[in-house]
Amino acid sequence: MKKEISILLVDDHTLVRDGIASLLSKIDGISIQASCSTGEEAIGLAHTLQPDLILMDIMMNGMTGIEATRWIKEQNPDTKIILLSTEVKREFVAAGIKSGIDGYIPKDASLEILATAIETVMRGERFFTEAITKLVFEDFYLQEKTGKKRIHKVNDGLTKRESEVLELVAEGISNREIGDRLFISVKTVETHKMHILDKLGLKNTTELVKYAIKNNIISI
Amino acid sequence: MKKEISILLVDDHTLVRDGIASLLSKIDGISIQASCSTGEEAIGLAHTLQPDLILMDIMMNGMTGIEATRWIKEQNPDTKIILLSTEVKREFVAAGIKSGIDGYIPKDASLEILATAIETVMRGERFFTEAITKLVFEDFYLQEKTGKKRIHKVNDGLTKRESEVLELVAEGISNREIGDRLFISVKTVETHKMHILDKLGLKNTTELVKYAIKNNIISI
DNA sequence: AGTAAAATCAGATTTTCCCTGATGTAAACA
DNA sequence: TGTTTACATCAGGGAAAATCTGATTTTACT
Repeated sequence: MKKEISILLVDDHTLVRDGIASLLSKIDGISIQASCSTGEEAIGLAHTLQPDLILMDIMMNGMTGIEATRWIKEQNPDTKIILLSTEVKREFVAAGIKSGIDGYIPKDASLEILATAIETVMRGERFFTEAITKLVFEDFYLQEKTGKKRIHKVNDGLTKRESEVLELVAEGISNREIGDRLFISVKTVETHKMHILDKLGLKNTTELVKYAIKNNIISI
Repeated sequence: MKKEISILLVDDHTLVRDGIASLLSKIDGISIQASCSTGEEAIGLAHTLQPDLILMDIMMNGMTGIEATRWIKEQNPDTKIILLSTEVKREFVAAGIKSGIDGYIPKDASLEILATAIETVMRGERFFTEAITKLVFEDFYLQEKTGKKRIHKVNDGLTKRESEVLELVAEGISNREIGDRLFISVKTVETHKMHILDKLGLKNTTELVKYAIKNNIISI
């Protein structure tokens, strides 16, 4: 018989908190060590009780679950933290991942899912529900989609040479250095630059840099 | 007894292809309908045989698994496709997700994982191994990390005046104009600018613009 | 062969870069 | 209270870059 998993439950809605506690009691190998209703309390209890895992609501009065996570993870990196949320919002998930959570599940998840989540997280892995994974992957997808535009670059009416110069200028390389790299004189570089500004309707190098970033010609 | 899952196996290495087929034959409820060695063949077979699922290598001579996926998914959106790869590369995963794959697993995965993947995908869900999920989440995390800085702007050690100048410079306004706006001389503007470059460790205005964008001092 | 676009370079003026140095002023400190 | 420190202000001056105008050569296309 292996050691039970001690859990700290954090939610500012008593009914919800007790309800979840009741559900969890049905699962073998788990014991609710304590529960509280604020992030501040959670930080204190996490420190004194050293629970294996913390189940925490994300939206609470005062300190949010995310802020609390950051504090707790800083002091007790080994304590697993799963955030509970009424809704799957991009910002929450993102902030959660950033603050170091081990799992994130919506409150409408089944007990089975919760059990799986606890099990997974205690194994040292992360657990996210389908919906969240989908959200992150979709975001990844979109990021790629927009990011990939740097491959088949938009036709901005620039010639090949001008594009080369544009890129180097935007990188922050001096005209002389660009000339050296392209084996042309500074004057030629300057002329290309002028043409670029003309064609793109920009008025100086600063705007050119911004254009280059906006159009993914360079990365920041 | 439910219907068997028909699988098309695509890999240009015969040994690998036959090996995987042999492995899969051990799993109940699965039948290798056909196998081929190129993406082009795969497209044809997908069309004529209408397999439930396609297991395809990502790196093949000629058409890649990713390109083939795009074609197949266009004609047969219901056909599930799992890509097999020798390595987990960001570009591959990204391109794969973009082209509509249902799963992506490395070739060093166990038979259990492959079985789980097939099962998951046939349920209509996507399957990615831990390593891939981690990669995507980390990417997501990083994206957030750099993006979130816009909320609580970093203290860059600049004085109030320097911050004002930084903003105007990054907007693309000339030193003289900045001087006029702030009722100070061009020389003073230049001095502020120098101090900014020093403090931020930048070497010219171009880098300053990039810094300003990165730190959301200006928008593009 | 002829034309248009592209790539090259130069002259000249303004602007910026970058260094040194300097002054007034207000806050912090001993 | 005197001193230090940080901030904001300004200037000189040489080097580099920006900006504008113009011009020549090269390439591409019909």
